[in-house]
Amino acid sequence: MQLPTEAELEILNILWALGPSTVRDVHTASEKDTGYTTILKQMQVMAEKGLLARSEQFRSHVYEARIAKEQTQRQLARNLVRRAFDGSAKNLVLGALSSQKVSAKDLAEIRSILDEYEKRSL
Amino acid sequence: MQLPTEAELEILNILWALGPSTVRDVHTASEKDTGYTTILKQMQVMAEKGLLARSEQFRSHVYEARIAKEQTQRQLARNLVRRAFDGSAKNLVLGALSSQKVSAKDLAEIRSILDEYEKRSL
DNA sequence: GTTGACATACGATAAGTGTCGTACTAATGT
DNA sequence: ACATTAGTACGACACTTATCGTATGTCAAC
Repeated sequence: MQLPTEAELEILNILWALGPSTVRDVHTASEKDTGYTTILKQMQVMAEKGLLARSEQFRSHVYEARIAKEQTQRQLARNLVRRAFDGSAKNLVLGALSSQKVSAKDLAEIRSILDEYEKRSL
Repeated sequence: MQLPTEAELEILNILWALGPSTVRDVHTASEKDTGYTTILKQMQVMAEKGLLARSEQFRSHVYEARIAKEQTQRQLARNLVRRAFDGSAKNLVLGALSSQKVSAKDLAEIRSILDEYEKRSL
C-alpha cells in the first residue's frame, strides 16, 4: 500500500475525525491556512490514489477515508521500524515516550499489549 | 532539525554502522544498486544540510554522520507520533510490535523503559 | 432568465528528491 | 612524460508534492 504523505495525513486525520465530509468541511476544519483549491486538489489526487472514496451523488462531492486509521498507523509504524530502527522496536518505544504525554491508562494498555505479545510468541 | 529523507536515512544507517567513510565505502556497502555519483551527490547535499561532516584532508573525502543515531531515531518517532498518532504512543507501540520480531531481551528493556517513565512522571 | 454564490476541473508553478552523464582534477604506474 | 584510474564538481532530468489562479459548471433567488 502507498503510504500517505504529510499533507495527506493531515487530511486523513480530519476525515477520520469527522467522517464523510465535503472539501469545504475539511478546509474549514484544517488548522493550516492553505487555499480551498489546494485542499480540493489534494483530495482529488488522494481519490485517484485510492486513499479516499468519493461520492458524487450530491451537489458537493463527499469524500471518505478508504483506509482505516489504525491500520494506517500500523503501516507507518512498521515502515519506520524497518527504515530507521533496524528491526528493533525498543528505541521506537523510547522515542515515542520521550516526546508526548502518555497517560497512566495508555501505560497500562501498552503493558497489556506487551503481555499479549509475549504470550503469543511463546 | 531537518529530518532525513528515505535515501538519506539509508546512507546514515551505513555511516552509523561503518563510522567515518568515503563515498566509495558507502556505495559498496549499499544494498541498492544506484550509481556511484548518485551516492556522491546525495552525500554532498547531506553535508550542505549539516547531516554529515566532511573531512577533506585525504585524497578521498571522508564523511561522518553529524547526528547521533539514537537521537535521530527519537526525532523520527516523535515526529510520527505527532503527525499520525495524535499524541498517543499506544498505537505506535502496537504497530512496532506487530511488524517485527522483538526479542525477549527487548521486551524486558521496553518494560524497564515504561517503569522509568512512570516513575519519572509521578 | 440573469446574477451571484459556491463547486469542480484543469493547468501552471516552485521546491525538493533521486538519479545520472559528463567534465575536470589529482595520483599512480610504466 | 603520459596514459590510466579514481575521485570530485556540476548541471540536467524526471517525478512528486504542495500550492494556487483561472475557467467553467450549476443551482437558487430575485
